[in-house]
Amino acid sequence: MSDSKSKLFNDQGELVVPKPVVGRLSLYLREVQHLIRGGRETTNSNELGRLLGVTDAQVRKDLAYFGQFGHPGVGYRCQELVAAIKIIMGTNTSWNVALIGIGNLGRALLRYKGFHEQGFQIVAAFDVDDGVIGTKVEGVDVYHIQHLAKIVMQQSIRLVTIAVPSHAAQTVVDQIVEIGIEGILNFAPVTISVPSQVRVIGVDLAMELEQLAFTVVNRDSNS
Amino acid sequence: MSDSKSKLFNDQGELVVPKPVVGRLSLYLREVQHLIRGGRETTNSNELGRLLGVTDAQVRKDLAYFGQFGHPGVGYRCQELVAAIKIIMGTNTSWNVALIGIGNLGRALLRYKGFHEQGFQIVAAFDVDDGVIGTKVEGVDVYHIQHLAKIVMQQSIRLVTIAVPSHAAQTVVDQIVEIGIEGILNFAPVTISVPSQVRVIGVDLAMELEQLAFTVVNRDSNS
DNA sequence: TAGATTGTTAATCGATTAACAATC
DNA sequence: TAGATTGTTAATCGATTAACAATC
Repeated sequence: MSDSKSKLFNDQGELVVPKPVVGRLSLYLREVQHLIRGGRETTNSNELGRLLGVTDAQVRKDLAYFGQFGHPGVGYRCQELVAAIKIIMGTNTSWNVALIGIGNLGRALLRYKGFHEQGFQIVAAFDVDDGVIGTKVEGVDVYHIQHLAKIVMQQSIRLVTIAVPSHAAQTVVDQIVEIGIEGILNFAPVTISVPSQVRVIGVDLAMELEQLAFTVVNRDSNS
Repeated sequence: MSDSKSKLFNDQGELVVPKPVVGRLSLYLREVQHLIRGGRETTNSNELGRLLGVTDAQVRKDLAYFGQFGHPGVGYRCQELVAAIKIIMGTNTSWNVALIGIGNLGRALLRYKGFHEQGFQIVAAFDVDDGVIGTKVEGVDVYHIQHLAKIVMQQSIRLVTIAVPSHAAQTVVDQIVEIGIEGILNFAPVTISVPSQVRVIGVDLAMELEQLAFTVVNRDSNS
C-alpha cells in the first residue's frame, strides 16, 4: 500500500524532499530551457552540475526524488526534463496571479515579461489610490482592494504578489488570507504572519544587496 | 596566536560560518530595526525566534559566531545589536552601487527607497540606448556603458546591479569583471559565470513565483 | 537574592557526496 | 560490444537543537 505511493511522501502525507532541492529544481528548469533555446537535445548531470556549480551526484539525486527522468548512457532529454520539472513545480498549467500595490515596483512587475513566460498571468491589480483605480496598467485593470474577494473568485486566483508600503503589508495580508489565497509573494521588507496553511515567500531587494556586501567584505571560499 | 584571531576564520583564513547563517543575519537586522521603530529597547532570542520562525537556540548560536552581543538575564539591546550586525554585514558604512540596464525593472530599482535606507547608494546608471543616455532618472545620471570603468573608479563603486535583457547579461558581466567589480546583483534570469574572486547573487522574480507554486501544490509541513 | 537569559558543548538530525551495479 | 551515464546505497559532512553552567 505505501509502496504504491510516490516516494515523495511519507506516511503522514508530508513531502520528504530536502528543502534546498526545490530551489535547485527551478535552476535546473531554467538552465535546461536555456540549453533548448540553444538547440540542444540532451544534457546530463555532469553538464548541469558544472553550469550551476553543484556536483553531478547532487543533480541526479535531486531529480531522482521525483521519479526516473534520465536515460542511462544518454543523459536527460531536454524537452522531457523540462516537462517533468514543470509538472513537479505545478507550472505545467498556467496560474492567475493578483498584484496588490501599484507603486514603482508594482508597475515594474506588471511590465515584466518573465512571469508570463513561466506560466504566471497577472490578471488583476489592486490599490487604494483613487488616482489609479479604474485605469489599466499594461492592459491590466486596477481595482480598489475592496473588490479583491470578488475578482479572486471570478478569476480563480490562488497566488498574490504584494508590493505595498511596509506599514500596509500586514493589513493587506490579513485581507488576502481571509479570502482564501494560498500563496503570497511579498516584496515589502517586513516579516508578515499568516496561518500555517498559507505559503509565503519574501523578496527583500535591499537584503539581497546586504548579502552581497557581506560576501564581498568577508571574501571567503564558501558561498 | 590562532586564539587571538576571531573565531570567524579557520587556519586558511576562510570563514567558518554555516552558509544559512548569513541570510538569517539579515532577517535579524531587519526585525530588530522594526522593533526599534516601535520603541523597543531590548529583545531576546526567544522573541526573535518566534517572530522569524526559528528556534531561540538558533538565534543565539547564529549571533555567537560573530561575538558576544547579548547580556545574560537581559537579552540583546536593540541599538547595540543593530550596530553589531551592520558591522558584520559591512553596511555600517555606505556603499556606492552602479545600475546597468534602464528598462522597467532598472527604473523601479532607481526609484526604490529601500536601498538607501540600508546604506546603498545607486550613484550612476548605464545603458546602451541613446534615448536614455545623457538623461537623469531619479536624479541619477545615465551613461553609455563604455564609460563604466571611468565612473566606477571616480565613485569608488564596488557593487553593480544588473537589470539587462537575458541575452546581454553575460557580455555585460564580462565587462564588469574586467573592471574589477567585486559583487554583482543579477536580475537577469540566466546563470552568469564569473571568476572565483567575484561574488554573484541572482534574483529571478519568475523563479520566486515558481517556488511559491511548488509549495502551494505540494502543501507540506516543510518550508 | 531569585529569575531571566546568554554563550557554548554535545547529541541529534538532515543534506551531500562517493562509489558502483544496472542500464542503454 | 564498449563506453557512457543513470539511480541508489552507504559513508561523510554540515547544520540544528537541547541542555545547562555562567552571568547579569
